[in-house]
Amino acid sequence: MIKTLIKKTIKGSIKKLQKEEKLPVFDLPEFKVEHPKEEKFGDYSCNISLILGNILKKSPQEIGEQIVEDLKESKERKVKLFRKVGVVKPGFINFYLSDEFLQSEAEKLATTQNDLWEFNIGKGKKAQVEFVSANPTGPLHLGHGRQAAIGDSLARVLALSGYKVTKEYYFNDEGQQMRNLTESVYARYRQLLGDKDFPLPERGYEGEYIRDIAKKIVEKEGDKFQKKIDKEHFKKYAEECLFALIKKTLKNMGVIHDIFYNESDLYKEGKVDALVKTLKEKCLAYNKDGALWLKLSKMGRKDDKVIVKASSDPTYRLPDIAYHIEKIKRGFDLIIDIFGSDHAEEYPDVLAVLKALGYDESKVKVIIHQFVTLKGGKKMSKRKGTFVTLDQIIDEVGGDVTRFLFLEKASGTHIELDLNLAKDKSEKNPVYYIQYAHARICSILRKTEDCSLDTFDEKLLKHKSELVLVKKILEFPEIIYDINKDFGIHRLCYYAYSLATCFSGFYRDCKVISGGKDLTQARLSLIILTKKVLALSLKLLGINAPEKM
RNA sequence: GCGCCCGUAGUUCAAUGGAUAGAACAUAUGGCUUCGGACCAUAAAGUUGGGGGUUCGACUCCCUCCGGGCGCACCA
Repeated sequence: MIKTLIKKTIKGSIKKLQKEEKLPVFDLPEFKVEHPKEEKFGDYSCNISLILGNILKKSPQEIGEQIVEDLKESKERKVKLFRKVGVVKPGFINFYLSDEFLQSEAEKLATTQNDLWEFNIGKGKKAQVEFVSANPTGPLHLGHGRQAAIGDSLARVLALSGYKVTKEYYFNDEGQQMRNLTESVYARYRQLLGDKDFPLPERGYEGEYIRDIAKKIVEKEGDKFQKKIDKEHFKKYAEECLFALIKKTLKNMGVIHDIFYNESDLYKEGKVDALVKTLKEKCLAYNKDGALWLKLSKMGRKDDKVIVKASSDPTYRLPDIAYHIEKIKRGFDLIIDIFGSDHAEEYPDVLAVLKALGYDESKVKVIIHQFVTLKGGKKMSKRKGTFVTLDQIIDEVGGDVTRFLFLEKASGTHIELDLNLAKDKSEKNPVYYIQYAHARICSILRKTEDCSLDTFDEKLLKHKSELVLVKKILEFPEIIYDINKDFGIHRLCYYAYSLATCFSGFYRDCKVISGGKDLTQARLSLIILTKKVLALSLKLLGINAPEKM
């Protein structure tokens, strides 16, 4: 990667300058190489001399010039990576890539028979991404959609980065919520059979989908259960229906999980009991008022919390901890949890316990996304059935737009969705702009099917718009590295859009089919390369790359 | 009341402590005899919620106030 190369070169220069006693000896501080906002400042810029200026109490400008002077001798300079390197105003060192370098990189990428880039960030390690994880008590809502999009795309990026990735869905089909669901379905069932006043349980599920499930039971099995409820049967039926619904919704967004992990397995396999035993042995839990308390205050957290109630039922923290221990034991080196902000308070407890038990909690990365709310809408409640389902929005704007809608925003933003606006504006969604660029390339390619493209003269790619496009293509690996660092998948949306913009500029300025045969060949190679990078970006985002629109 | 998150153009959002805060949509104007006009070009639009502080440099870090979201159960 060019960034890393520049960093290395600068470090080398400084060491050399120190050896020659042109600079005093010091520990090299962190510094940055980034893309300047303005074109005139070059393709990359480095702030090292500003930082050193402060440390050495010397003019940054002067230090910068010293480094640049030395860089002139370096081998990167000699192989003509840069057209120009200079120091500007406050003391930034600016690097301008040479045309020769861009051309040769384009040639390398365009003629490779393999994948465009091979990332070895994950080094074959195991990664797990847990997301959605909704209990089967109703259809998925908008918040789940946000998780589904982020989790799935993150998993795709990690897989490209060289991890072996497992996409996991954790759920619980035991407990109060499910009993409530079962009884709600039964109530609707009885009502459908004529008992108009058969009451919904207190705090029962009021959503219309409950009636649909009951209707199915009536159609299939008639009044078989009118006298007496078969709880197990109703529960199982409701669960199956709802999971079918959930999986279908996820599939409409291009999301498929590898593993559905049921919380009850943790109990069946004795993992929860074992955890309780360990916690007691290590004096991390104690009895009080008939309940078992977790001594979080001794683990750097504020308040102790109950993990086993006086009724001897566990609270959700307990299996959650057991589950995360299992994740580590299953050999995952990178564990990503995607949770809504309602979990923001809880997960540090889980991490604290992992640490106290001697597990490497740094393997667990938690991404908290803020809630999706509706503009002018009522509060969304699953129990009351007053929420916008993910299906509704997918129906309105389609899977591609839905995914982009959730992916283009950093997970920390609060999304206030205006459903009408989203619908009205969906035709103008940026996702179509990216897809259009792809389709347009395909269209050009359809007209030139007989071209052979094993080789081409890369020196012919010298128009500014061609070189800008090449530069943008070379940025792709940087985006992947950045996402691996901070899991900000939205970067990829912005990248794909700007790549499409660079292609539009090229399309405007450079005719592909015209002029000489050699130029056509070179430009065809460039647009095929562009198409591959667009398609790859879209694939990672889980969005279709259509050949025609 | 306490804790976490958020507040950036009319709107939706970007901006690993860096240079004149950027895009899209909406608005205004112009561009098809030409590889796809779902496109392109130009313009207007900002006291980055307010006020302090740290720094060579703050949308970014710290303090405080205002506004919004989410938590604060022997619910999950």
